[in-house]
Amino acid sequence: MSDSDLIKPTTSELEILQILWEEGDSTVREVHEILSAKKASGYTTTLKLMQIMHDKGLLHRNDEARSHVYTAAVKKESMQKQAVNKMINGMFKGSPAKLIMHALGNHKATKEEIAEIKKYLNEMENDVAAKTKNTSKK
Amino acid sequence: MSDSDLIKPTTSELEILQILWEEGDSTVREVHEILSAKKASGYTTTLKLMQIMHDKGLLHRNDEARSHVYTAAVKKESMQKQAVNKMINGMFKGSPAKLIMHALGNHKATKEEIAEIKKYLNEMENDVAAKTKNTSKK
DNA sequence: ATTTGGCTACGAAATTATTCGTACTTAAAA
DNA sequence: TTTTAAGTACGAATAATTTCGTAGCCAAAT
Repeated sequence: MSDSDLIKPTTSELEILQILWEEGDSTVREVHEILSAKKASGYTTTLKLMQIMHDKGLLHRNDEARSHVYTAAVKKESMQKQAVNKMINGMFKGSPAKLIMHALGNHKATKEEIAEIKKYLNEMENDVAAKTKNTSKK
Repeated sequence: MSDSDLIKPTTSELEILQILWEEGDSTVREVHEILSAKKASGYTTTLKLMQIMHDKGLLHRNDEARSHVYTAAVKKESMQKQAVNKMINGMFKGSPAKLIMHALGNHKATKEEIAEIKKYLNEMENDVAAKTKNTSKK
């Protein structure tokens, strides 16, 4: 559980994962289309990257059809978790609150989002309170 | 204001910046001591890295004394901002709320922190409400 | 005065990540 | 049937990052 043994996608790999998470299973062509809208790059570059990712176990693929269909083999949530943890442990030295302030400061949340967060905070507060008063697991 | 023109420290560079932010101005030796507690590496590696960072303008240095004293030339806050933005735009596709949920889910905040966040949320709510009702800038 | 140890500078090797050209295959269009 | 277009595979060039050895300098210890 150290951290170093988790799969670490490179920057380019992450871009591809994001597309797959967003679009669902896709061919290289489809991924490349989206990718090249943002930045110029050759088709075989994307192809090679996805092949490497497949070798690494970052992607699954179905090669029954002529153009193979790729799928993200890692869950978006676990990558998000990894990324958030890294930031909290690194830049924000263990303080989730600081990170949250920054997140809120930069991108204003909508009223609905604020409400949602508050609700979550209340639940947590109860949790913490309960843990403080007694140690029963349930 | 694009993003691509901001200074982007590499992973190793960020580790060094973090040490300098935490410890304040330091010599290469001091930084290396802390760094090598976590991972093995040669002294000249750290030295070279810090020299490169100085060239790039990431660090300032005072070379009056025999062992030079380095200072982070970029503000921790602006790097944090950059990092948080990148995550919100990348992994969390524009939703600060999602990021916050993850942050809270992974690292439990203390009662005090929760209170602090709530306070902040209330302020924001007022802001948003105000903006909705009228458009006055001040 | 000499040696020793800690320091900087810097070239260059090693490693990692990214990019692309070329060969080959095959389905579909002509 | 021949040509063309779209695919894959994969070696290898390039770029970016990280690592380290070696040379030289100087202050302090011997």
